Amino acid sequence: MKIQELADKMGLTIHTIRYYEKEGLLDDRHVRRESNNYRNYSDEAVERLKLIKKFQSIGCSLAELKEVLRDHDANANTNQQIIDWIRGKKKEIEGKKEEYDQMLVTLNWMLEYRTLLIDDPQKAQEMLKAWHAGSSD
Amino acid sequence: MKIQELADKMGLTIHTIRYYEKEGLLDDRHVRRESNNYRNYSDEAVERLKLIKKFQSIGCSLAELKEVLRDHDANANTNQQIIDWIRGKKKEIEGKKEEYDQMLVTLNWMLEYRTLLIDDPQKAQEMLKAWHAGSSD
DNA sequence: GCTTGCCCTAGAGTTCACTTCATAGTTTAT
DNA sequence: ATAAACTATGAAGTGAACTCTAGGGCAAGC
Repeated sequence: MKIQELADKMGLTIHTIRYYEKEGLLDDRHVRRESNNYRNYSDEAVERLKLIKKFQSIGCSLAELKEVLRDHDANANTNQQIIDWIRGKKKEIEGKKEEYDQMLVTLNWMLEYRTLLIDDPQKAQEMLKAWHAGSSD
Repeated sequence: MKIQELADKMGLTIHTIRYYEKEGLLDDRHVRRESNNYRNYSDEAVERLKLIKKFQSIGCSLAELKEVLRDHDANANTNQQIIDWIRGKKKEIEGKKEEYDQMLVTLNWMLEYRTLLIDDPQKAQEMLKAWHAGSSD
């Protein structure tokens, strides 16, 4: 399979695929060269890219992916280690979600304030005061 | 107030403050030059930086902030427009949160699978089969 | 045999929000 | 008077994950 074909199949650009190769995410199980120096991809390449996408979809950076794939290739981890890794990832994602929750708290406050400013400017004023009193900022 | 003093007060570096100025987030209500060309910051600068931080904390990029501040300075928006903007921001953040939720769905699946693999490899196998059957991938 | 459309490489460019660097002028303390 | 500590500038560097460019080599159709 040539690079454009693989790119179309995977919904990636040829640049991205070559980039992944340069980053060491693909090896000669996935890509070899024809006599004309064109890259030729095996079916394993498709699986590899699916795997890469899957791990990206759970918030892995390429650097992390590199490690993950290395260990995956070497069958280096016990099931328990994998479980621990997943738990760590979950914590990470949950932390990021909490940041967004905090943003939403602020946005909701703003929204309430602005809505009140239309309906009941008096109360809005109080809200602002309460915030000045209660906020640590 | 000189730059280091302001930086300390706001928990920023002097580089960041100069960077904000270069980006047009501060104007001469906030900073002027002394005869020796040193920057001299007004109290308004403190308020300005607080505002910048607040908007950053709800997920605004500096580019967006630039617009927001421009409109803020010009008093260009009605309360209703501001409400709409906040609603838009909320949607944006909620969208990102959903992405993380999707990651967590995947991670939880992985975790369940790996846990089952220890306790009941038979069932784990079935789980995998069910996934292959039901997944669109 | 010429055009069109693939393929190759190395390297530069992109975005964001800083951060660091090199170089130099100013102020303060000893 | 001199060193330390501040200030200034413009430019380059950072990291992540691509994305694009320039300049060239192959391949398939007419």
